[in-house]
Amino acid sequence: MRVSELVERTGIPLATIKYYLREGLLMPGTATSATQAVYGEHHVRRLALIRALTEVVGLTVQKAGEVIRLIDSPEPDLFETLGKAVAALPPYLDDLADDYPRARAALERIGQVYDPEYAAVGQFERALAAAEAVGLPMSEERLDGYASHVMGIAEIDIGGVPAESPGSAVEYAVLGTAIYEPILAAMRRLAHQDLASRRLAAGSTSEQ
Amino acid sequence: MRVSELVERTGIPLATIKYYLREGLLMPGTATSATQAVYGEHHVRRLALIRALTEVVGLTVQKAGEVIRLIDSPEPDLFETLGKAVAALPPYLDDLADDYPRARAALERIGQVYDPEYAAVGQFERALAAAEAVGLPMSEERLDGYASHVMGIAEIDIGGVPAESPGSAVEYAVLGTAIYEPILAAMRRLAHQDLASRRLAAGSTSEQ
DNA sequence: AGTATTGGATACTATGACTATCCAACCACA
DNA sequence: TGTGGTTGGATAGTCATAGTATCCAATACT
Repeated sequence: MRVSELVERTGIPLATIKYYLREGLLMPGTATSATQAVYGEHHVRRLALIRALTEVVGLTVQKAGEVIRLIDSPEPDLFETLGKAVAALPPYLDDLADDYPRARAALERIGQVYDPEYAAVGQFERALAAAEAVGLPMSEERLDGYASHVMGIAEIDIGGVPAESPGSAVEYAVLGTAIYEPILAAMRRLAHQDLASRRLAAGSTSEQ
Repeated sequence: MRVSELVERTGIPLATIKYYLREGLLMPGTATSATQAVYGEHHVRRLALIRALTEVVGLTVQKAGEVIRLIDSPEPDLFETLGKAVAALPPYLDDLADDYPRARAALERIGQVYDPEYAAVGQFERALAAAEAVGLPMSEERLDGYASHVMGIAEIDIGGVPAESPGSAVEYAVLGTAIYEPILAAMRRLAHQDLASRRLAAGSTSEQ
């Protein structure tokens, strides 16, 4: 298909598609002449991915590009690739320290490896510090409770990774980490709503 | 204390503090004269909250203002206030529909109320649609697994809400929903890392 | 042949989040 | 009682991000 069709199919304006091409997020189509190129389903999916990462996950176009480059390059080291992908996820750290006291204490408590090199540790520290500064420090009970449920979720995630596949495992892991995050956030918000309404109903019933 | 001290204590530049004052995120200090006002710990905490909501949770200054106004106003309807607060959280919906097929199907399956009025439903739909478009549709197994763990997390959250307090319950619920979100995201990322490293270790051991 | 469609380059715009300047009124100390 | 440093309030300027819009020359379709 030609660009015009790509515009139709995705609803993304031509000027924006050109912008993504310039920024290296969208691969160029196969040129058939100096002023013509053909695009495929691949491009449609890629544009969906770009919009998902920017609009839903909340990445900048820049960071979305980093993630896309990771899943495009066939680097097979899942562990390291996942680390790089996480570094492209918000919240972004400006200056990285070599010690994250809150994160270390929490991770030691729940029995996970503490590696200050891993971006998520810095993000964890930042999130914990923010909660503390706001007057809602992370209690040990909450930490323990969260940890067991989060581990359960992570096991579902990891269980779904295609073990016998080279680059597709990387793609699945990287995208899965990012893409399911807003789903989990929405589900938690909905669960709050659900519990609040039940509690409200129970309360008003008992008060009558 | 005076502004200069507020600047010292928080590390936030004066110009920025003035900006937050203009935007209504920070309450003015008590004026002692036409060109002097005093600030308290209240203001220090508020500035920390603003930074937490914008930098860690990822809200725009505008949306952070909405959240802050909610916890400032002593509106006691927890249920409705929570709904408004969630609407201030990303991902932001531009056009809200009256039907969200994916969200409805998912919520019916896991036995929760489906109310298209509630912002989180729209956010859920958007996140589900994005996952689908990217080629990682939400399977029913994943949905069920996520749902039980998320409900467990939400119970921890709701359990901590001070039941016998008017406005503080609202503040706790609204901030708790927003502030613990990045913590949960970071914990999931860390759990992935943890599981990936264990699986990697197990794999390399068995292969030798 | 003539009109519409591209690729590629460049320039422009809109929004958000600050940042800087000014000024007039202080206030605190010498 | 000056006099320099500190405010509050208003206004203007900056910088980055994410597009939009224009142009042009080279095709492509009819």
